[in-house]
Amino acid sequence: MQLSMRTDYALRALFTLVEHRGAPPIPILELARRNDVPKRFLEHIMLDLKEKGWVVSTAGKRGGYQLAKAPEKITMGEVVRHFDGYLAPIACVSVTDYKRCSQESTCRFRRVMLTARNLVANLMDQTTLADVMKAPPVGREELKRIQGVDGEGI
Amino acid sequence: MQLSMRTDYALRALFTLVEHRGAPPIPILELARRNDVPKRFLEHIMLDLKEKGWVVSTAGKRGGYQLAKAPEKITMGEVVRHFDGYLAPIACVSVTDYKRCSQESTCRFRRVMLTARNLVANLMDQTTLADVMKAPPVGREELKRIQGVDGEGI
DNA sequence: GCTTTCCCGACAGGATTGATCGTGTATCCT
DNA sequence: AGGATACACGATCAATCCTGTCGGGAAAGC
Repeated sequence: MQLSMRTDYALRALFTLVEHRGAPPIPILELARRNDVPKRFLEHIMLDLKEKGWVVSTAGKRGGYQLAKAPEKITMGEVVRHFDGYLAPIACVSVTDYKRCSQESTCRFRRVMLTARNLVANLMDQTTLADVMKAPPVGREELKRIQGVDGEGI
Repeated sequence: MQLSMRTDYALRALFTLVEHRGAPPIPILELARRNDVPKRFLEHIMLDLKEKGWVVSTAGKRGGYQLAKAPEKITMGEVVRHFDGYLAPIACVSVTDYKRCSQESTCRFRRVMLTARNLVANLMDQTTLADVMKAPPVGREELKRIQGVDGEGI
């Protein structure tokens, strides 16, 4: 059910670029340090983001990366799909990258998987990067609920 | 966002055992053939299911596997979690296997991920294997909607 | 005792994650 | 102008995990 590291890192970088929209380019080293992602690995990811047209780069001194598209025009669904292939838990219920499965006619749990897909796809496709920026961060109380009773502080 | 092959295969096997509840044991070869799963790989998975107490095995002729627990007492969430670790898209919003992330204080998209987690966790934790068996299979119409207009007929 | 089946450890290939090194290019400084 | 610097780009290599295979052993039944 997990997101790949690639997607996680891509999102981290994207959001710091969203935050600095209009400002001078941010170099990869800065993006890597600030978001705690391996620099060399991030290079590949940024290149990918660039090819996708979400980001522009300028070389040389004072160079770096900038957001190329309005945050309102990029959805979470697009980003995750680009890196992870699809939002569905399993390919046979994916809309954007459907792949036939030999068991479809008899498979019992396909229905649940489809339901799950629809839930997250509806969420992710309706949420733009701008929406995410506006939303409040996860608070202390929620965090404790996540960690359970035995969470060890912060 | 995807389920691992392990989980997929485990679910396939589990549901054919659910279907044959009360009947004599089903050998691994049969489970493998019927569900289109590599036999040798399935062996490891069945062993895992056995250790978890969801399944019992009998050796020798006429041996095989049987469901050990009522389908009403096993939830989809439990199974997926056992094989994939957690239902959340990312560990920092997992309830059952939370792992701290260095970016939590500044991370922007954590909120969406938490929302996604809650959606699928609520679904999966409330759905038992018995529930899944009762639900109708995914129909032709829905399938077409999944595949899109250019789906090549079943 | 022979067959059938589960059990268990080892291992091979591929994908993912990540590190290393070199090259090209734009800017800055003298 | 020309070198130094700072940065993006590209290919390649290493570690790890996931998927899947293999050979042999142990247990149960006939």
